[in-house]
Amino acid sequence: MPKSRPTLHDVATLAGVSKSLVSLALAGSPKVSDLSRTRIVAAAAELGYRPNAAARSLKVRRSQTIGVLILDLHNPVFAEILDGVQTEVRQHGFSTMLISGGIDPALEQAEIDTLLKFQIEGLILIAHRLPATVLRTVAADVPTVVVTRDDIDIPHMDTVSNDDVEGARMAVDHLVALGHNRIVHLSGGDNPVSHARADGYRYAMTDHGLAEFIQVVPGGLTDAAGFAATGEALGHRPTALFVANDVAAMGAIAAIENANLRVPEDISVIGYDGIRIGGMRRVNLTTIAQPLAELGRRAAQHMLRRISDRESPAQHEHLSASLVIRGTTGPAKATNS
Amino acid sequence: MPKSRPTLHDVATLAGVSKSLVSLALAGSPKVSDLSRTRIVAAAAELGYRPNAAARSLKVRRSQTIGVLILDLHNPVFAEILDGVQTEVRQHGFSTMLISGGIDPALEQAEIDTLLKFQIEGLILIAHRLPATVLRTVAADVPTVVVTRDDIDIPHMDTVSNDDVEGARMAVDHLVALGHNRIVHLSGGDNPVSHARADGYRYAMTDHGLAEFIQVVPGGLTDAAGFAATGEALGHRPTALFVANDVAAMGAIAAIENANLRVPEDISVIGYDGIRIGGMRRVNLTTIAQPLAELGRRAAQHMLRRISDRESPAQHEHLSASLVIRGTTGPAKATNS
DNA sequence: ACCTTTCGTTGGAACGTTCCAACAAGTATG
DNA sequence: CATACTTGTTGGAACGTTCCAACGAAAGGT
Repeated sequence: MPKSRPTLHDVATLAGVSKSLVSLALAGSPKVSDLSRTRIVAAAAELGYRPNAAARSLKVRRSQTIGVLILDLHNPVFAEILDGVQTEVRQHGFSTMLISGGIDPALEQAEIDTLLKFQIEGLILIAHRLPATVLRTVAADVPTVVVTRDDIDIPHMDTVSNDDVEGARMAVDHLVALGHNRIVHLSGGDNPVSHARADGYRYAMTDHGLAEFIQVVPGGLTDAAGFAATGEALGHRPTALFVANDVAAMGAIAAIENANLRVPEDISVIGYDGIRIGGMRRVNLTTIAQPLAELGRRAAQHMLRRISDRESPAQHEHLSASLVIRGTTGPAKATNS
Repeated sequence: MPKSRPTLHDVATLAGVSKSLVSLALAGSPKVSDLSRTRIVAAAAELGYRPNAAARSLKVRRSQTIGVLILDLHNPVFAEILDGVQTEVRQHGFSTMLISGGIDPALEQAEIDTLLKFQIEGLILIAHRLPATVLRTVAADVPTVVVTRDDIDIPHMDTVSNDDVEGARMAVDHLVALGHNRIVHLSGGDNPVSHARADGYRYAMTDHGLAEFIQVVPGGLTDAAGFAATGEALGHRPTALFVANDVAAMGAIAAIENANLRVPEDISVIGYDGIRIGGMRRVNLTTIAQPLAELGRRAAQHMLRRISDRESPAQHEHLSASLVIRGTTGPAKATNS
């Protein structure tokens, strides 16, 4: 006997009423008599009835679910943004369906497709590697919000990101205030976010009259990339390093210590992102912290607005980051430039 | 004009055929003439048709989706297990719907409920904090597999976990081979996994004739807990510390360095789990690595089997961990016990 | 006494699929 | 030349829900 799930109809016959009334009662309609209501609730409980969301959303044409694409589940940055998304959408009765493409951008697209098949009402992209054309068709199909990137302007697609230029400025300001001037930037490679951070570095250095010390060493956003690029950076004899993100900064510190220099006594290091492990005592990294959860919350809010008004104009929101001083930055040594 | 999604019927009229034929064609049936097929495909593309998964699963009574609960998205352990789950289920044409309860166990249950409403075909719990009663009803409702815990025995519910007792043994063996005997265990608190690891420690110490040195200091599974408990551990003048998990081990190392001792020169430290950041050069932690992705893969395999045969007896699989030697363990100092 | 209103309840249509039974038209078999 | 089978196609029922129109019964108004 295939013990298939009990349906509305099963509950109805057990309670001795019509399926319509059961539907009404379970939806909490006031038009149901107390007698019927209790009988229905009892019957539902007895059968272990669970409404079929597929049937419901088929009829109602709303799934009450929003899809979330996470670029990389391993990068703590994204998990923390997701926290914000989840708390916000839950408060409004939505569920989330998460996917993450893994390494393969093609998979990313395929996964978005499954998401769309499930009739999600909106799509939040927590970073992504999609070409603009794909993005455009997706955004035309379903309300879409992008987090951490603001380099694409597509009608009806909102973006929420931190102001990387401003954040980079703060990093430089902090180091300058500690007396550093030989500040080298270890960049995050060829992507919009990294470019913005490098720009912020250059502007700030110039503003502090340190244009002559500007040095941008090409790197990447991973531990290994940070480690590898540090050799070249040290060639410029810096007293401080501003690294494009926290993870790479951790790699850089390891490389510095490998070279028999101490952090922060010999070289100060500051990262960017504000990931939680940066706060672990073993790491203790000074950083520019993005308001990660807030980023997610705002994205969710834009999403909810857009769901109720699909045609509202695209909004691009910037949140500002903040300096978190921990143990990897300190006063500059008496410089012998 | 509410531009609602195109349906099978829309495609059919555009292509000048019946909706049944469209359904057939899109499902790749060989009974469709080439002419019709190309016309249908063209029409579908023109309209941007996307099948409605809700309608499909309503009719077919299969959602091709399995639900995954992740205890804590921030703990890298779980993300890495998830990798394994995803690659495996994808190969079999399933999608995953992820949820994570966050801090609140009650939320965990509510989220599982939404998952069930979506007619998921199976549920994989990557760690959890559910009471056995809840677990029992869920497992009766839908095929269920639990990863990283094996302490519960519920009919038709599989578990996949690493052998924590064995893993703990390996940690002790490694330290003993390096000449340590004053080995203190910093436990992970009152939960099944931590108990098993502590037991393994005790057995191994006894087997090595070091019963007199057995010291289990109560701790926890977080960075802060590791940091805090280390003070007491140092009171026992250990030459090595076996910490219940990697994250706590990182906390412990920080505390040791705070006390002006060096790792591994003065005290060796070994963790447990094999999280990726442990391999970052800044951290460089020796550890007992669980086969995390494999854990996930096996869980998915059990799931797929159980979906096709719901009544198959519960299986409890143990995978063995492996020692990963990095920079936080070294030879014992000439001991003056 | 009748008409109207309210209250609680009900059947049935619809949502977008899948898939079975049926069928028309051609092709092979006796 | 009738019969059978193949090939490509089709209408319609079903999945479990929501919600509208309609209903009978009881109550209210005249």
